[in-house]
Amino acid sequence: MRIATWNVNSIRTRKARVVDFLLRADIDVLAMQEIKCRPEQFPYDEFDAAGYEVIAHGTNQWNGVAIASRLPIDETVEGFDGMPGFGEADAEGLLPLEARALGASIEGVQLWSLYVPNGRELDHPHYHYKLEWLRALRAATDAWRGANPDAPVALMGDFNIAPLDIDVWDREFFEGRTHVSEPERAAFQGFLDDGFVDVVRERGVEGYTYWDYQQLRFPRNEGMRIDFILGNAEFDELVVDASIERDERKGDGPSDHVPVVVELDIETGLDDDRPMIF
DNA sequence: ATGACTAAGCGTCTTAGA
Repeated sequence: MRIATWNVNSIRTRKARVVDFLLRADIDVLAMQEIKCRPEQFPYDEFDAAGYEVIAHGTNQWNGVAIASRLPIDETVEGFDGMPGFGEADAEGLLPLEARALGASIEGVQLWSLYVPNGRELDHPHYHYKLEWLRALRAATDAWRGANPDAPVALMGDFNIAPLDIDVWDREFFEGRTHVSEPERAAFQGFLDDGFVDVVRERGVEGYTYWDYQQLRFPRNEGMRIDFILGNAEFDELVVDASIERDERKGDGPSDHVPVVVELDIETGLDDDRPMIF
């Protein structure tokens, strides 16, 4: 069972490249971020023709997450308990909830497609939203794992955090900017403290997952490692291979992010009576 | 080539990305 995460930066613009990759890389499940569309705008036909079912969660032209799978999707969840909102408060003082989290149980594995808020600037309200969003996600994962202690869980997506100095091309360039600040790194570390493992880095995979479109960042290999697959111990022990698909940044019309892939040692399609895990 | 940003929306600029 091969699964991947990819910030596609508009699925309507990228549909041909994404479906081509799924088939070429033999991917069973893809968690997408930044689909930049509402569910009714998603290009389902292209995925269906390739044999993939899609669940999409989007509210407007920003954000948006989806999961494509050629294995049966048993349950799905939009957002998570305690997830904060952002923007203009409504009459009751509630902030709009953005489309940044989508969960699915597939072959008994709990998979999440996550698009962590960017943060924008260290003194911007979006930065505090980012930290609060991560705090709430961590609390929610504790609750799921408490309820399902044996289920493999993977948090997959664009975390918008570079945990280590080697995860950015120039640490000086990022001084005073988001993605490398101590609170953001502490928030990321919190998941590791809870027992999640960066299952890709753990297997010796190096390199960036994102290169800005501007200033020849990709040809100069001036990138960032901000897309991750964090698995609990039950997930980690299933992983037999991992990769960052750097070549997907090449050619015409690439996303600014590339796919991150893991292969799991799971015999698919054998168990028709898996327990519900949400 | 991996080459000097890209995407969406009521849109010919603005917002967002990171």
